[in-house]
Amino acid sequence: MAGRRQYPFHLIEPKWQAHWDREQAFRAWNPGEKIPSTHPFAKRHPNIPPEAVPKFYILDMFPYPSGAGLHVGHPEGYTATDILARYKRARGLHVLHPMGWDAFGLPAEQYAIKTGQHPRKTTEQNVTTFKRQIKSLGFSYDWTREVDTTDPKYFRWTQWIFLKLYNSWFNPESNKAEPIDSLPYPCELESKGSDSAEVQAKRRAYRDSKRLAYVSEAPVWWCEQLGTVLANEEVVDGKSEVGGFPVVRKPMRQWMLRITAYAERLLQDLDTIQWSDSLKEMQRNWIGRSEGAEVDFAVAQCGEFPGNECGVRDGSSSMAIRVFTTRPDTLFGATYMVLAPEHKLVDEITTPGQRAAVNNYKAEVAKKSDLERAELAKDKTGVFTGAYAINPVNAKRIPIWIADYVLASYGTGAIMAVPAHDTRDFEFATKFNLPILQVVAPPTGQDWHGYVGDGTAVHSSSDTISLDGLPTAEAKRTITQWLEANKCGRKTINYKLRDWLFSRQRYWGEPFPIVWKTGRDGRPYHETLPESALPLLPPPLDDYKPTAEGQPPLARATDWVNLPDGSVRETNTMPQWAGSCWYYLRYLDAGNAQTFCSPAAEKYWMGTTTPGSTATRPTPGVDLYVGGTEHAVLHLLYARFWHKVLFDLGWVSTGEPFFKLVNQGLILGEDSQKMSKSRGNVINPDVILAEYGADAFRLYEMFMGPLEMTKPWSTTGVEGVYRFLGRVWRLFVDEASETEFEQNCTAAPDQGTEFLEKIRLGSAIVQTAPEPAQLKALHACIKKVTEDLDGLRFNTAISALMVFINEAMTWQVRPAAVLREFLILLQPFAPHLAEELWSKLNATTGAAQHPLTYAPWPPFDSALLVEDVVEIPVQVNGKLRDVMKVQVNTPASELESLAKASDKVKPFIEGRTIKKVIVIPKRLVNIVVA
RNA sequence: GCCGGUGUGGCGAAAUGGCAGACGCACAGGACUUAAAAUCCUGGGACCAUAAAAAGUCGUGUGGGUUCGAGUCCCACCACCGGCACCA
Repeated sequence: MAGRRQYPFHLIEPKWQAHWDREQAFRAWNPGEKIPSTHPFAKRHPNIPPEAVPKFYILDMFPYPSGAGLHVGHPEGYTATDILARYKRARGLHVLHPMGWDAFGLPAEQYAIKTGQHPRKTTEQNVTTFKRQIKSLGFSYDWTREVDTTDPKYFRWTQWIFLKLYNSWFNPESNKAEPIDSLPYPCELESKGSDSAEVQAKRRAYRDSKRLAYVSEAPVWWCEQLGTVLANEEVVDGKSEVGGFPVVRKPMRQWMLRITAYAERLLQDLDTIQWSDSLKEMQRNWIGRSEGAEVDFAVAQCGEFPGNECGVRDGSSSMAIRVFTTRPDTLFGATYMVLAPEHKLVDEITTPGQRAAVNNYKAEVAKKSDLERAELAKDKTGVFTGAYAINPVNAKRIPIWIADYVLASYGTGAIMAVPAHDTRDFEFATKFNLPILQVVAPPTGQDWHGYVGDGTAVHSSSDTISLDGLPTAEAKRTITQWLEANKCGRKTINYKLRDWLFSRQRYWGEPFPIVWKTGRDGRPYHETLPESALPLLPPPLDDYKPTAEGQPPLARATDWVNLPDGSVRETNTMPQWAGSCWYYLRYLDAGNAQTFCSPAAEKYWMGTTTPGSTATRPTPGVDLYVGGTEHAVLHLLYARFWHKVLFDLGWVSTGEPFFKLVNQGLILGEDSQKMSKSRGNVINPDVILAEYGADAFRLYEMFMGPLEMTKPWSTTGVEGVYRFLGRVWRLFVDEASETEFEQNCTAAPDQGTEFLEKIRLGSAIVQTAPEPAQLKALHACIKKVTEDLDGLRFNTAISALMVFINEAMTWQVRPAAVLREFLILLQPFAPHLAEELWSKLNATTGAAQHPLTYAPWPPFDSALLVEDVVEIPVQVNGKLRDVMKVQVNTPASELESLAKASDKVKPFIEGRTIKKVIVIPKRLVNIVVA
């Protein structure tokens, strides 16, 4: 517990927060906007249009405003970006630093189901709390650009972007999205005069099958407790990411987004952006690209039907089974084949004798949840179908099995098993006594059983092809060419990435701008609402639960659902990720009612060039994005996907949204455990703020350690930086005022201004030329803070500020010019205290040219930092024996003789042969003796 | 199992291949005070030694290597954290 207040932060902080609000100090200006001459930006950049000033777009991951309020993890990233935003402003850049609310989401809806309170109400309350908390930290956001994903003025454009996706297809030839109208029909559907209803329906179906937003009937993850389906990315270990409820596979009609079309670009473009290796790796793994070949195996139904061999080769018959393999070079080693139990050919190929066993097995597998299936993975199970396949390379018959270690959802749902060179196949073959045939020789002569690495092909010859002797890479190429030439296979690239399941059975989300109609063939089809009908608002409801029939809650609003012309509205809503996919674009032009973002604003803030401007643009897109790792494969992948679609369609000017991205590390509790209510180790930011103030809180979160590291909270650590701020205060303020302060430190905030005015600067602060040592201390600090901020090393920057203050406290005379520059350095970190002292310094020693928030960052003079006298360590055989104080430019020869003459060195070299002497001027001397 | 990250005092940490431990916390001693709080000053890796010191030895997860010199570079391993995981 802190004792007496170190300084009246409780008066200073509200005062300056109100001041910044009043003057809209951190407002950023769009191209063409007229800046009032009174605005601090205009004072720093007089008579220059805003778009001529180089921009810096620094973005936080906007929070979901939960009922629990801000936790200490939020301000960690926000403080880092705020420090940089303030620093970049001081460096003369035009900074865009916005904040908003990712406010659609399940908690508000669940609360609504429980209490009947409309989620809008809950959301508004939570936003109010979050905004108050965030504002109390003194962040320099441009609040005129605040966005809220649940605001119809916002989600109107989320729906609009959905229409763009709906009305586009991915052209593999141009490798980009194009308007659906540009999609050519296959010849049989080409217009030939009067088109029948049937042809029209076929055309519609054809287009619908190519859209980036499409309807699918596939099995999806259904969560009973949440009453909704979930995307792959939202399912972790067979449970919902939110709440940890069980999920099951269930075939349902759902909206999907064709993110798989962008798999290659999402992967490739990672090379163009500056993200951490681990994050890029997570995205790479999620996309899961693997290169290999598809091979068609003909099915030979023998045994129980002898002679009935159907030697299908080209895959055109249903009786060929296509497998995917990354190791086509091991084709000769395929001794059996495995289908996923769900594979659609299983029933067709199963022989009567095996049917009972196969059906049993399938039923067993269906009972298992995916979690169980993964947990039991160690123990391989499966049954023989009775059928055989023909290996196309050597016409050998191999048995076809089904086993749940083969997944229906990956590749073709079928594999050729090469037990000699695949761990899983090896286990399976061992268990079921299937033949194991070596086809790769390990390079080092190790055991080939289960050897999965590269080597040399062996035992891989037939009448038409031989791979023997070829190294793995070459064998892959050769066999793939052979497969292609013989029309029984081809080179393929496979991805783990699945299309994005985009609909939810929820109330609190964006409704789809889609209606369903019935075609003349009696089948339902979908159409979009016109853009003019946006925003499409959700209907008011009293009951937010799904209907008894399992329909989404929106289906309860029958007036809303049923339209006069007989069509019905789509009742699913979009997932929470929709709003966060593009919020960084809305910030650019948040109030625009005509378009989601004006091209001029987009080009200025995101583009690489601006016509007619000399502004330099070091980076395209968002210059720096800071947030947690938890969104590695969710938000960050989805947003990149949407951005690429908008890029292809010409709405944005960069292929990637976030040029540089930094993940802040997790803050643990004081017990080094994850903060959680159950552990009782949660730190409430409001409590820390009341006790130590915002500046101390900000400073501590940055001083804890490197931004990206996981680190434990320490309240005594907060006291440390708080004491530092107290020393800064006392460096400036005179002792008489200190006494007065002690007597008044309980003053209420509304008396704050009056009280603060009574406090005077100390008499040691004078307008005088600084001593060389004082200048040196200042410039060392400027250098360190500047370099550390450029490298995002906030902790060491703060320690440099502490070093300066520790020294400055000893000065009897404190030159105003030195202190003024120090305040500019302090401002990004502790803006409130810096402002208060800056205003006092200006009142006493003459007004500064710029308000502190836009005061130019001081340059440092390296010449001032050169030492005249340096300490040179002297080592003997690398061990430190003495330290000599010498003139900095003492020549090497003299350093050597000085070192040898040292009393402390002599005992270690006397009587020994000096083999070598390493002398590095200004650095060290190392004497090597025998 | 695979991928990524991290291992340095009692704790958070710092160190372009060149004096390991800056800065801060906690701790101890002192000054101020009737006293406390606050503040200021001093000390501090371990071992050995001593009345006290100096000197010395060891020391950045472990074991090797490169180098005049390694926390830093290379090889092999161990532990912890995060992610992925029957992905053919």
